[in-house]
Amino acid sequence: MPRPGRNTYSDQKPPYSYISLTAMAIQSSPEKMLPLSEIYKFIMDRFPYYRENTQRWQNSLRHNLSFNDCFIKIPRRPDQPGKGSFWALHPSCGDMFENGSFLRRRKRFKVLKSDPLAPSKPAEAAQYLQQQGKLRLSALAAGGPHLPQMAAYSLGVSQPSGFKHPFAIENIIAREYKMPGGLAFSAVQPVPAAYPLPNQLGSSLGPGWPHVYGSGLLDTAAPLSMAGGDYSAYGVPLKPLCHGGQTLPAIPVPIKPPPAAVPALAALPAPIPTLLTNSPPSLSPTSSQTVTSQSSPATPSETLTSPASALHSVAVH
DNA sequence: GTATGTTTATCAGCAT
DNA sequence: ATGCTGATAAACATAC
Repeated sequence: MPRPGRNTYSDQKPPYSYISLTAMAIQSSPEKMLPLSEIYKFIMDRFPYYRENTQRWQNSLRHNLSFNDCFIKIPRRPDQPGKGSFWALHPSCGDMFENGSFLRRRKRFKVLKSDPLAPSKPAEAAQYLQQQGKLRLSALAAGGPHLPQMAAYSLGVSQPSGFKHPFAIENIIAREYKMPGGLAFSAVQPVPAAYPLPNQLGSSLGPGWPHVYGSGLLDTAAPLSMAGGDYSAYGVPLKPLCHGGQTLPAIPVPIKPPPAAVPALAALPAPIPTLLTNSPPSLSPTSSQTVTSQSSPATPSETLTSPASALHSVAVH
């Protein structure tokens, strides 16, 4: 009978695929994109297992980033020096884990080459991400302890069923989780298992989540209530997001850049007031994000027409 | 030189 | 049995 002590499991491999882990990291960032080094850092900070054999798993992770269409590369701007690009999630990669297991997707996300929009708009993708980042940072600056959640998901609140990005950490953790051994447990039902759910972690990050360490980002003052949609052990907002979301407002247009398309991005000015509007009108950041009014308001007229939901992507099997 | 990114190959496990 | 997905290894190219 394994004892759920921190040391007992701290080096145990988390029940998440590299795709899941990478998506968590990306989703946890205010701008929904991270450089490779930050993805590494995120994973190592939270999963002690990955503090060892770094060469091995980091190679795998890089492989996943390149190989899977659900990850898109966002070139750095000239004023963002550093190595490598930023990585983000494809807008339409929503339902890859709808089967409830984050070890194995039911379908592989694939972008159709025929997609007329996706590959040709790196600049828009970057603009969108930058704007999203600004919006979230504005929200963070304006709000209290719950703002991370608002910042991260305010785009979705206007969506009838609620924005559900299946890669949001809170979504990954909050939803019904299928244990690697086949044992399934529900997010609303605490189970004394090796991989407990956030609501049983409390603010202690104690014995309940052995393969995850708190990062200090977690606002422990916030109640860890699944129903309320608060915070997870990852230090990111917890909100019960359901799987299978098709419209993913916080995600940029995919860039599997045709070599010629990349340089255009480099010419982007740093602050960009333009927004990409994701398809449903209600998803417009200006309409759903109340905190956006105070800074750099984006006018609808400036909205680019590259709805993420219009992207022709498909989950192939 | 190192980090990053791409591609290919192989294998194991799971789903059908 | 077959196909798919994920993990891992490795070679190679490119950027910093």
